[in-house]
Amino acid sequence: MPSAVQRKLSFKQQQLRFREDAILDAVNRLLSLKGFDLMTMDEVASEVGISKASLYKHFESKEELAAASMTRLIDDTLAVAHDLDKGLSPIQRLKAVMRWAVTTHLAGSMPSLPSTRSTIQHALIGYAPYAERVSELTELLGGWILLAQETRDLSPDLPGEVILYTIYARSCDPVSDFLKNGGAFTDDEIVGYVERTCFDGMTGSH
Amino acid sequence: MPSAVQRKLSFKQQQLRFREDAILDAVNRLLSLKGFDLMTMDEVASEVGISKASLYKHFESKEELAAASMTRLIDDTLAVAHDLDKGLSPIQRLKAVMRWAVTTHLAGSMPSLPSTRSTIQHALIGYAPYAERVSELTELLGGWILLAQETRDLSPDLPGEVILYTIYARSCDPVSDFLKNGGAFTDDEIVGYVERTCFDGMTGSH
DNA sequence: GTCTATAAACCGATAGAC
DNA sequence: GTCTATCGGTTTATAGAC
Repeated sequence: MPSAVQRKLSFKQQQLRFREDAILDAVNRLLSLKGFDLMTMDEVASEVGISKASLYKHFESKEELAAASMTRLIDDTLAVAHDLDKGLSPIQRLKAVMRWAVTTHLAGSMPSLPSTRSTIQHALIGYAPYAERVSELTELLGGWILLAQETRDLSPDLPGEVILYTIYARSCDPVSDFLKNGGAFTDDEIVGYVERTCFDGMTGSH
Repeated sequence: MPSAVQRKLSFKQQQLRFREDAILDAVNRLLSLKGFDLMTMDEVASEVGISKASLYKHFESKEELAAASMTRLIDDTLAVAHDLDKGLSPIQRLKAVMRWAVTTHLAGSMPSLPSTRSTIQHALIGYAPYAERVSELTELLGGWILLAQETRDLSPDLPGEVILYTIYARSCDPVSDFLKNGGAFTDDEIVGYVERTCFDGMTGSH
């Protein structure tokens, strides 16, 4: 009997989780498309097919909603990073994660990096689950960067922060958007160019 | 007598020009600080020390105001580009212009690149003076890129658009903001890191 | 041209019925 | 938990006096 009750509760919770996932999907898409400031709660609600009041039953503010969406996005990134082929070297892992991010960005599901100037940045750093995942990801990538510097796959005389921030920034660069908008290249080509210019620069004749 | 009248008109026009320059200074700073969407006309007016209604006597909409500010910014960039030492090679010119842009960005007077997603982007492309200056700058930098590719200072197998967009994007990158926020580096060091990672990448041991 | 005052629209968040 | 309806605040833009 307790198990039957629990199954019922679990089912309701599953429904709840499913709906909240659908909400976060919409938020993720709208965040990528227009950013935090231009995304309205009315839009989110109508995209999901519920009313705005119902939306506020799930998330108590616009900031928390965006933070939950960003947190899930970093969770996805962590999952991708952990599922990489065990045989890959640190530099190959870094490049693989970046390729996934740029590809996701081109597909419209990777919001631009919230700059220091952004409204949402202050809300994000005060949101514990987000800060926690960010430092987890930073630790993972930071370790790979150190290893890649030891093997000279990355310049040892470049501060780790510079490399890390550059990878973060170029993963949701506007460059890929502009190139896609130009229409002259396929998504794969764009991802390749962004990866190559990020890691190898633009000098030399290769 | 006509000259006296003309002088008086010219003086009034000078006053007008001076005030509009002060307005554009404020817009430029606010645009860098918070971006188009979060910048309000009330803020601009109070920063300049005039009322909002007066502001609308000078610029007929928020979009036109932002477009005028961005146009002046590109004019400044063109001036910097034309005033470079005649002895510099194309690649050195590209790097010099980029260093100026990043330095200006760190000083809070270089707005982030309006992405394809942005609200203001649509207003900008419909504003002829802006589009004109952008294509002028693109032509100038594009010529340098071609020359630098011929001398193998830039990779010849990289499309010009990829190089141009990368330089544009990295000139108002959030990376410099993050590094400045960290407080571990001077502005000059930050500019150096951004320039180096942009042109030479992060691989190799140098 | 400058001001005060206000119109018109939009948005985040909530009340209250079901 | 879902809805409709609305509040309170903010923002762009304008009217009208001086």
